[in-house]
Amino acid sequence: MTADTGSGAGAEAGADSVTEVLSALADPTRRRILDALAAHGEATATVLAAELPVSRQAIVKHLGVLDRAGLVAGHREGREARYRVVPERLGVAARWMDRIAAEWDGRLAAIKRLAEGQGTGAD
Amino acid sequence: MTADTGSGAGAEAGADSVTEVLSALADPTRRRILDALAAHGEATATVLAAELPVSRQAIVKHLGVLDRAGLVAGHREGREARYRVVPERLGVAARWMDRIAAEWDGRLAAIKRLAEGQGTGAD
DNA sequence: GCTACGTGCAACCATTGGGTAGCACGTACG
DNA sequence: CGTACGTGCTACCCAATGGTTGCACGTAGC
Repeated sequence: MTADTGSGAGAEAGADSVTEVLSALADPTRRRILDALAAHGEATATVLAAELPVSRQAIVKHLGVLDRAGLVAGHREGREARYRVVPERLGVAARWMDRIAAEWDGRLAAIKRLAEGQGTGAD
Repeated sequence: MTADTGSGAGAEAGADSVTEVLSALADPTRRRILDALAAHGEATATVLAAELPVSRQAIVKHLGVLDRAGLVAGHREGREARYRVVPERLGVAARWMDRIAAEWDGRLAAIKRLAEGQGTGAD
């Protein structure tokens, strides 16, 4: 979150990137931050704090979480730290969820088949 | 979570269904429960507690959260309460995430266009 | 009818997490 | 060179949450 080391989730996936992304996204305030960030293209914590009902420090903390999840990236520009949104991670998470949903569907279908056509074997 | 009134999220979406689904999914234990549930097709809290490293009551609590999020549904069968996974919600959440990702992409592209082709107007 | 298994509920504990306030440091600007 | 703005860090508070144990109730089976 130092805004110059960049994203903690940029390369590795140490502590379950899925958990990081999902829990980062689970917080409404964090989603509002992401939304405001997407609207501005780039913004500082101070600017974001001005249009959200939380303090600057809270924004900084949230940006830290979002950065670790790889959903935002920050860089220093003079004396201010600008952050921007990173859409890729969200897409990855969306695809992951879709895959799991499909997997569940498959398993449920298989089980249903077994339960219904016990002796049939091939429906 | 009474398993006979059914899913709390079955009809309404009182407290932000997005938040409910995401925070429900954010917990690793909860994801393992969902996984085990999908593997069994149907299972009781006791069965799940047997193959996960948490107590039965913990499972029950998690099932409550998952039920409120609409990710599982339960029904009584004799003296046991069986739960099953509900894949639809996950798909909905996945599509929501994909939509947001696309939205971000659009906004970022527009902003980039403005920044690069200030005087050009058409790249 | 008694026993045993499974569930539901309530109390309780420890940890995490969102939020705030205060302070120290660096950087731009007069 | 001094001032002002913006950032970063630490300490602290309160609520929510994951987890546990214990107990009471209903239901199935002998």
